[in-house]
Amino acid sequence: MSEKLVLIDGHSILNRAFFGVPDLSNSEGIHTNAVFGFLNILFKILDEEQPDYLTVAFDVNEPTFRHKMYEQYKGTRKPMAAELREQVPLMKEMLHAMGIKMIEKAGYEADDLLGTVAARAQGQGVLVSIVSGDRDLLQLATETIKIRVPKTKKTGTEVEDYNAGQVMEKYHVTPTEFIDVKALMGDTSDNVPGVPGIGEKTAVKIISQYGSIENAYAHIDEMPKTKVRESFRENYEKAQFSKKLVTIDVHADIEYELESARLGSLYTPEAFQMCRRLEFKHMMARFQKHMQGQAAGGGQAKLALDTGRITQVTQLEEAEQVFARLRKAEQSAVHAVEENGVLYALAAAVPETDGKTGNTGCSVFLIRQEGFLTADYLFDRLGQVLTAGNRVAAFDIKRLLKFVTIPAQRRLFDVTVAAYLLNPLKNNYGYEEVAKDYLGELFPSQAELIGKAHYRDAMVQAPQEFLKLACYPAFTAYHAMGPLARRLEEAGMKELFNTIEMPLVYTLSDMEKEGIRIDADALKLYGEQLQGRIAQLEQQIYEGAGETFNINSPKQLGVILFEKLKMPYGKKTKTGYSTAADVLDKLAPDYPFVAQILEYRQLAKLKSTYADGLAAFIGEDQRIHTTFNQTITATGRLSSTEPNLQNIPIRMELGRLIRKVFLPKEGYVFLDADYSQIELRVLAHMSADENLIQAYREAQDIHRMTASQVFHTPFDEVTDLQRRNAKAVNFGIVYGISSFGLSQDLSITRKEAQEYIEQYFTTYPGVKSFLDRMVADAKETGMVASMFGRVRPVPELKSSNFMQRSFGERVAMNSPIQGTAADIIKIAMNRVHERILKEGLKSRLILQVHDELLVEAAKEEVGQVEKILDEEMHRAADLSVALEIDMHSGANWYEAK
DNA sequence: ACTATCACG
DNA sequence: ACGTACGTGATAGTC
Repeated sequence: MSEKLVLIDGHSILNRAFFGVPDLSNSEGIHTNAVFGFLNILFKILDEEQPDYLTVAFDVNEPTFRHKMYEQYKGTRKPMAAELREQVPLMKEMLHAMGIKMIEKAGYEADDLLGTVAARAQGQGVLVSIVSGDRDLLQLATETIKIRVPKTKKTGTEVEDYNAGQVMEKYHVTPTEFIDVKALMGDTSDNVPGVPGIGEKTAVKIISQYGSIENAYAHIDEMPKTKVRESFRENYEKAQFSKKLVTIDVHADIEYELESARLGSLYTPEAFQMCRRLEFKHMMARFQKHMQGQAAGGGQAKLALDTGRITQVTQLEEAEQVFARLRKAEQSAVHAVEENGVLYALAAAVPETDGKTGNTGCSVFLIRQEGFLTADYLFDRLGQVLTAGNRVAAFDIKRLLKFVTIPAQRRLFDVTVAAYLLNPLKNNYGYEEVAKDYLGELFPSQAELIGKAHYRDAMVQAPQEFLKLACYPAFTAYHAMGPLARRLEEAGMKELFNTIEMPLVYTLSDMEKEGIRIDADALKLYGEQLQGRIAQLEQQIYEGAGETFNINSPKQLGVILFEKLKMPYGKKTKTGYSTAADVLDKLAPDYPFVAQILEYRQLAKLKSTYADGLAAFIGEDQRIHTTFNQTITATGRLSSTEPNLQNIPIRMELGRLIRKVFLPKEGYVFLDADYSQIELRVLAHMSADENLIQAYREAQDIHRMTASQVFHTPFDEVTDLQRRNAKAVNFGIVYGISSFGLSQDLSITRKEAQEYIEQYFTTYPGVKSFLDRMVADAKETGMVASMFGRVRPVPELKSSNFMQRSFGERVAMNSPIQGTAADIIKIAMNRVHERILKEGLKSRLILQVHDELLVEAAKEEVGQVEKILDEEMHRAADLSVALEIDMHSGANWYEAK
């Protein structure tokens, strides 16, 4: 069988990858998506082709001969996006590291090099595949030279293949004739002028008949008398010129030894390091697989968890010894393999006691839940470990605490929370991420170990993988604790971690365990009432439309509204007409049909998300136990899931009624306290704007005061409209103002919005300089920070894309404010929770909704709890503007707001 | 798995 | 000129 050579058009594939792969960057903010996409395509091609030789060709930066010709003719090429340009050297470095042959030569384009090498290889009887996104290369296709064009589709990369035959099939011309087709039709993206008026169809027709531009011109009088013919006649020179541009030089003057392109192992230690630098996790795992068994393991870290050092415990006595060691150890780490409340195994890492001194290693134990080692037993012992008062590290400690009844001693170290504080932008803080970021270790992820299998099955079917899965987290937590603590200290977040976030783990754990009582019958009734009205509306809507359709489908609804009923459409989305509420709102006054749709939407939302959605979460205890996530948001806020209790309706009365099914238990009431405009007050404090601070000191109604100052109107004469506008501006400031956003919100022109903003900044110049400073700092340091030191990186500021950069600026303005408000309420939560416990009360903090705390308060304790809420929420931060809270009590959540 | 929509702060 | 408010999560439909 003949040997095979794969040739790759470097810039073309890199370019494809850049546009085909969503924006990726590593933690240093270097963009990596094009390199990533290129490697994916490369690996796919290599898997398919199994070639003997591989070469990648690049254009040289300096203009080539062909482009010089053109640039004299007209203009220059568009410059490459900065995000792509910075990836070119990375790509070359990576290919070099992988030992892949690269060619480039001044004066030649990659096409010419590819063509030349392909022709020579063909001459030596080698099969050639040329991979390029550029169809110009089709002219090179023969029976033994195949052109491969990768397409990035949603489903992955697909490759179109062209030998000479396929070119004939698709374009009805030979590859050589394809040059002439291309020259006639031109190519704007490639700066080939072509002949005006001739597109693909006409070009193919002419060339398939006459074979070449020259021959067609010779027979031009035979052609039908059309505008096209005259255009061809007039532009014949341009066509010939285009042909020169399009023709690939297969006799380039380059030195190329096929043997130098022979494919070795790509999985070199250097390439592996490159992957690590670029944070290509998946590819690193791939490398690891291939590098195993290779000499000495190069950079194999001293830390790596060697499965030989894991001791599996099956006997009760052994387990007791392990737990004893854990209780004694000054530092240790644990991990529970748990799913849906079922415990499968416990892993523990304790300092190594045997052998040499100065050893910082650990022994790892795996205790499966089996026999005498029951879940109850294991959780009991785990509880003892967590409450012994030693430094115990673990991932997601709140999850462990779910099973522990003993009050935890507060020296635990939550690795997940620490890693989140150090970089809140990640969407995963699993052991593989932490090990990579803080230990420089590459551990296979859960998916790589057991795929989508459940623990129960994996435990028996893949015991080795299961073992690793259980032990990596304990091992990683043990070793990462030190580096994480150091980094937190360096970043100035030690106190944030120790006095706010770690205590919050316990506070949230208690809140989740407490849950909130739901009147299931009332909820059911509410759902049924909604359903009644929904059915009515459904009928009316079908009548109005003259047919039945799925009202929940924006696509179908769009067709009914804007095609069948011919209503004027406002916005379009990527996929079709927008049917969003703000669009429909504008139509509703004129079309009762649209009003019905809006009402239907509202009711359907309430029914599915709230009536039915919440009902599914009511537990045996008649209570809903949400999960508060502490490591999700970019700003430091919490989030709530399964179910989300932070978005229970309140703005509309009908939705608000659902709060009547949230009840305190017998003998208790709800106490609800919320901060009044906490973000705006934080802004006043952080900006130290004298006027804004003064405004807060003088007035109850800050929006009216703002209106008075901004619009130069006496406080008492401020109109409702002025107040509403001022309020919108206040919001806008907090969000990182833009005139467009404000104009949308207020339905005014951008110019008017701009004037409001300028007026605002004139009134509060300190706010302006504060916001400017936040953006400037962020540009300099790459991040912003809250008052309590919580950081948020803002990589978007480095983008060359205007929209992205503007987003980064708004983020830089908003995050310190939102983050500080989040810090403050977290402090308040901890203190309220602690004081309730310390004062021996039965009342409990049960919910947080960003600026609001909900307490289930024993009736006889109401006065005391009110005092606690009032004092602790006020004291949480000492701002130059007083923090104010509104507090209400009630027999349900509706009444308590 | 992604998009559109809409609930909250 | 570019096309937007900041931060979330759940549901239903569609690919």
